[in-house]
Amino acid sequence: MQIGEVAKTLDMPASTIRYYEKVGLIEHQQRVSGRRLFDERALFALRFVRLAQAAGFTIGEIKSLLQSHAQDPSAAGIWKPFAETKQAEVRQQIDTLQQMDRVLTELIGCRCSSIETCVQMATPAA
Amino acid sequence: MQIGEVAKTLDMPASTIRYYEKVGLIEHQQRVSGRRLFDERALFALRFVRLAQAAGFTIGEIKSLLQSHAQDPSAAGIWKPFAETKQAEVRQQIDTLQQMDRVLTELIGCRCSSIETCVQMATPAA
DNA sequence: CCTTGACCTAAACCCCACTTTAAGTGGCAG
DNA sequence: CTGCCACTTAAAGTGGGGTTTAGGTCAAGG
Repeated sequence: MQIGEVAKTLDMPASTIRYYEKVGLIEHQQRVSGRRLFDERALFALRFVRLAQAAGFTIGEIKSLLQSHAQDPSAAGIWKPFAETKQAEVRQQIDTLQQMDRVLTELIGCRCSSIETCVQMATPAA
Repeated sequence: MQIGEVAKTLDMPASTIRYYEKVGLIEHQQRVSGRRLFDERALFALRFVRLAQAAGFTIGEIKSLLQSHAQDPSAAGIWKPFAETKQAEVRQQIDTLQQMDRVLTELIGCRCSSIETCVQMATPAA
């Protein structure tokens, strides 16, 4: 399979796949007359990256995840320490956004006669 | 008040205040022997920017907000159309993060014997 | 007179995850 | 032989919100 077909199969731009190879998220693929050829293993790797991204991991974190996996391929719980940390971060972000949501609700319902008053009422700090 | 005191009062780096002036979030302040002098009005403007940021507005959006306000300073409901749009965005982001949270919960509880199985089970799409 | 400290400017740099661009190559169809 | 298409590369660009740096100015204090 060359890159165009992989891109279509996974619905992912070819440029992104090349980028992942360049930054080491997937292995350096074999070339045949200068073009990358991908096998099932490579498709798995790309799906893995997608899953990890859907879970909120950054490129750097995914690389760490892959290194752990390389060191101990048997571990089913490989995810756990990473995922628990990430989950705490994600929940923190949710809290922040919910705070924004409350501020927005206040602003939507604002009956202040001037925007100055309103800023004084709704000012979050300092 | 010069910039250092404003920075201390609002707990905001002086570089940020200069940046806000440069990009037009606050007015060009008067200079006295080359230095900016800030009055209450300017402090209000900075607090306004902070409130809008806490609500999730970008710099560009805050500029639009300020333009609307300049055109119709009496409008108390100036926030409304902006805030409603932004609230929809914020809620969309919350959904995305909650989806991540679910994926992470799945990964934390993962008992797959290989990471390959797990990717196949948890793959979000394609 | 000279230093010190707070300030000034323009411009470059940061992070992140890509995307875009420019210039080139390989193989196949007509 | 000529197009053309799908691919290749390195490098620059994007967006967001600043931060940092280099080099300069000004007023007051010792």
